[in-house]
Amino acid sequence: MIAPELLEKYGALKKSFDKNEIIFEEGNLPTHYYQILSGEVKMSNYNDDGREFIQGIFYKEQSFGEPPLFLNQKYPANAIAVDYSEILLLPKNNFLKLLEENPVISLKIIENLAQRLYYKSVMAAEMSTQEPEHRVLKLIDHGIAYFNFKKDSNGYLINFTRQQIGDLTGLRVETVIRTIKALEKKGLLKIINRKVYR
Amino acid sequence: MIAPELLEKYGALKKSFDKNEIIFEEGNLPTHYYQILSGEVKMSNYNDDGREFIQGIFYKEQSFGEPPLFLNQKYPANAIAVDYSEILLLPKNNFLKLLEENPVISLKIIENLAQRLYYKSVMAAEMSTQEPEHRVLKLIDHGIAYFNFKKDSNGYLINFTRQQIGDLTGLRVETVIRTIKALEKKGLLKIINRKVYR
DNA sequence: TCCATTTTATGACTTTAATCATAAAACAGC
DNA sequence: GCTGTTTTATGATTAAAGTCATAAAATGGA
Repeated sequence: MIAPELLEKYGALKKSFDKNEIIFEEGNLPTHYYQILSGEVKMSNYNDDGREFIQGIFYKEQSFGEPPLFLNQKYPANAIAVDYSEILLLPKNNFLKLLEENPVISLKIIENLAQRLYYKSVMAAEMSTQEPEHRVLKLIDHGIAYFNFKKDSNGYLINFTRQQIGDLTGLRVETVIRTIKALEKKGLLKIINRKVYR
Repeated sequence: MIAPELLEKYGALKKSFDKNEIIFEEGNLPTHYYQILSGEVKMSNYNDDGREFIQGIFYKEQSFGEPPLFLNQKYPANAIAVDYSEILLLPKNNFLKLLEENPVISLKIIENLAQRLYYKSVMAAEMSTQEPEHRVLKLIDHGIAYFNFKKDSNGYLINFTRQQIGDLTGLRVETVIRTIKALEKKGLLKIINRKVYR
C-alpha cells in the first residue's frame, strides 16, 4: 500500500522467503515494517496443544505486523510465508521517518488499520455465536470482499483449504467439511469437484 | 486522547447520554468522531436470537467508532452508554480537517487503532481455543492492563459482572460462574463476597 | 423501608462440535 | 509414472458447554 519506490528511497530491502519459512516470531520485538511484493503470508498462533489459529492472510501490496511496531510490544503471533514470497523490509526508524515526512501516508496506515479492525470486529461477533455455518459463511463473504478471490462462471472461487477455513474460524477440519456440505445443501454455496464456490 | 480544547476549537459539542441510551446503531453510516468526557460506553452486537456480544468497553478520554468513519462503512455494532455519560461529538468533516492540520494527532490515532487491533488479535486467538478458563483469564488480564481496574489489598478488583464477562468472551453466564469458581479453586483468582480479584 | 430487578448460584439434562479411526482422491516432487 | 504427503471425506463416540429450571443474595429506586 506504500509505493515500493518510496520504501526503497528510505532504505527498504527486498528479502525472499521460502514456502513455510518464518518471517518473524511471536514474542519477539518488531524491528521492521513489512510489505509484500509477491507471494502470500499468514499470521498465526499456536496454542499449547499445537493447534493453529490464523489471524489473517496477506497478499501482494499488503503490509502486516504494524500494530506491535507502533506500540513497542512483542508480536502476538508468528508471520509465516504460505508460498515463496518476496517482501520489502524497512527498518523501524526509517519507517517512522518516512511517516513523519509524508503525512499522507499516515492516513493510508490509518485506513489500513481501520480495515483490519473492522474485519476483526465482524469475525469476533460471528465467532462468539458459535454456529459453524454462520462463521464459515461470514469468513467466505469477507474473503470475497477483501482477499483476492476470483470470479468465474460458477461464482467466486474460495481458494482456502478446509483446514485453513478451520484455522481462521476456530473450527476443526471435520466440522468445516460437514458445515460446507450443509451450506451447499441449503443452496448457499456450490461444491464443484471439491472446490468451493459462492 | 485528543485534547478536549482542540476538539472544541474544531466545533465539537458535548452531548449527554442516559444509562442504556443508544449512541449510534449498527448499520448506520458514521457522522461524527466520539470521545468520552465521563461515563462508560460499550460497543456490542446482538445476534438473531438476541444474544449480546460486547466488542469493547470504553471509559473517559477514550474514543470509539472510528474505523467505519475512516472507511465510509456502516457501523458493525451498536454503541450504548453503560452509565450516564458525557461525550464530545465532532462532525466527520471537521474531524478530518483537524487531522489534516495536526499531523501529530494522526500518530495518536494510529497508536490507538494499533492498540485495539492488538487486543482483538489476542482475544481472537484465545476465543478460538474454546477453553473457558483461558478465555476468562485472558480477558481479566487484559482488563487489568487496559481497563480501569483498581488495585487494593486483595489484588485487582475485576469490576465486570459475570454476564459482561460472558458477553465479552462469548460464554454463557452459568459457564462464566462455574469457570470463575474453577479458577478460584486453582488459586488463579480470588472471590471475596462475590467480587472477583486477581 | 419495601419491592422489583439484577446478579450470582446450582443441579439436571441436552445438544453439538470435538475427537478418534479410517480411507479415498488429489497433488507435488523426484 | 511412481510415491509420499496433503486434502477431502464419513461414521461412531465422547466430552463439554449450553440450556432449562429454580432460587437466594444483592442492589437500586420509589
